[in-house]
Amino acid sequence: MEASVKKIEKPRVRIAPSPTGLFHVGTARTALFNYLFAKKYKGDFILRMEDTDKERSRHEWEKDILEGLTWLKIPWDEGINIEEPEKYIGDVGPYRQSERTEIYKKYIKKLLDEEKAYHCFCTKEELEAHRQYQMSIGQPARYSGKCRDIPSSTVEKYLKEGKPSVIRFKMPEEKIVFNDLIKGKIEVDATLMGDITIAKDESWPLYNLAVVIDDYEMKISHVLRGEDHISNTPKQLFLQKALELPHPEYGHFPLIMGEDKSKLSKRHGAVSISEYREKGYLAEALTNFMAFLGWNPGGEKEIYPLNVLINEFSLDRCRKSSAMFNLKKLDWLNGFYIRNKSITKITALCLPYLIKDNLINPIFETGGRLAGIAATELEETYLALDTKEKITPETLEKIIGLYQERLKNISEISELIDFFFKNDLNYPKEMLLWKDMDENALKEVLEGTKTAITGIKHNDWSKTYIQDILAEKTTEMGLTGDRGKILWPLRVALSGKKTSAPPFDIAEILGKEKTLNRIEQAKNKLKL
RNA sequence: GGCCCCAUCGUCUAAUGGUUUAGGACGCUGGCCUCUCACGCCGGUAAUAGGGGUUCGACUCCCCUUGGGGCCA
Repeated sequence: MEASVKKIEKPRVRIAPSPTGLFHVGTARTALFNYLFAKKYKGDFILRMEDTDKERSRHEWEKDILEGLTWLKIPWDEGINIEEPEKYIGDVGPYRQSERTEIYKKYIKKLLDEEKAYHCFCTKEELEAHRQYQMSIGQPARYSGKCRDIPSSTVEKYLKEGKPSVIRFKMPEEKIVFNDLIKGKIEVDATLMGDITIAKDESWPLYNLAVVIDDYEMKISHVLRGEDHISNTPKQLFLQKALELPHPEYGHFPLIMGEDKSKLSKRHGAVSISEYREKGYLAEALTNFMAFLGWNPGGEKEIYPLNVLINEFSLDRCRKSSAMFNLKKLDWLNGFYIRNKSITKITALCLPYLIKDNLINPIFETGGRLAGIAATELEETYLALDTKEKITPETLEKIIGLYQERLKNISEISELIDFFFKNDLNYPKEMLLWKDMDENALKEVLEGTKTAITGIKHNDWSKTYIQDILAEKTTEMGLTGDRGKILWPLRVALSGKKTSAPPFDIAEILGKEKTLNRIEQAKNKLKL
């Protein structure tokens, strides 16, 4: 084992997303790892917006990224101020590339002045034809170097004429080796790369150059990014050399794959953080899950909240191979986190979904609530839209409490508990039948149940009491040994569903009157 | 097509040359609990891609093949 482990002190790392789409899970995972790395070693996590592609960049996507990070509880030390997006936190210049052109100019000029870069006037057609030719004879597709030696007077002339051009970098003809923090030694032959384009003009750098300049200006110590950037690294190293800049350490994480083992993308389904958020996944579950995609602490524990992650994280426990996004495991983790949260918090998280699905509404309109799906405060009374009944937060907590351990994600809550807020339950009468029970037997059971429940005093109304009374009734009716004969019809009568929480629990919350009403409703479905 | 990266159960992974009949988790599955669903508990299924080396000994190191992925447009 080579012991080339440098001591890491106060690193400065960054995430540099392009606001050209919703905040992607892969980007989020890279952000997470960078954040964990920074915090583990008491360093800084910087957010830089790579928005130079004016065609594809949108403010709403930038917002989605900022909100996503915030929701995941991955705060940045420097970058855009989410409260006032036109302002920045940090002092190394603007954190949007689109506002950094003044900074880039001098570097491009330096490369041009020192003849390490040159103007290229080749047309797209020429380049494409050349590329096709090279590929056809099994050569790597790279620029021929045709414009390398155009005399400066000619270049001047062309530029004055307005002839379209780009700026190319004179790639050195040599091999380069770098030590990747995750993959180990990586060796690349620059001869095969050709002279890459580094800028559109004197003030508009392209990706690789902009990154090199920004990483330097922002004093980035470690560049930790996805594996899809490995081939950019040697280019950036050469650029740094030409600019006489120090280079940061590099580490490349394996990519996250979809079901078909190709890079996770939209066609695999939900790939953005906001989609998972809307579906009712908890931020804790998502970060725990993402952290375990390509990394693990080595033990047999599976539950790692963010603060523990920070302590445990290390680059040398990152895997080299890519990991498939396993939705089932996310579901399991999410259920686990849901079960372990306080009922008050879960209720608050469920609330926006109940409102959105038109089951309840706050009686005192506060605005805001309808729009957001963020956790809201429980402090008011709610109105069941169908029954026009008032629902207190305490009741809501009781109802949701019955389903907490049944939830895989928060958005499922509405369809699980809708019957608490409705007058009429729509279910076919056959659903009331337990096993081979016929309608006569069913009617008898419902009547028996009704009688038993009618006899319960209001003061005694509790699930254990109801349970006891119904146990007595079961014996009385000679149904011992198959409680289902009484309980199944009762469940369906009360909930209108085949699966639900135990009928005693439902009855307790519904109250005596409604419970009896629903049994009556069930009886009325029978024609007997 | 060229270059680069990667390879343990279906999936996420542990085992960093001997403590291994390859461990855990998710999934799937049998059972318990049970009126249903879920939770919980107990059990089962299932992997070192193939071939060569190195070594007393290889999942672990080297080479080749195969397979997968990424980047170049």
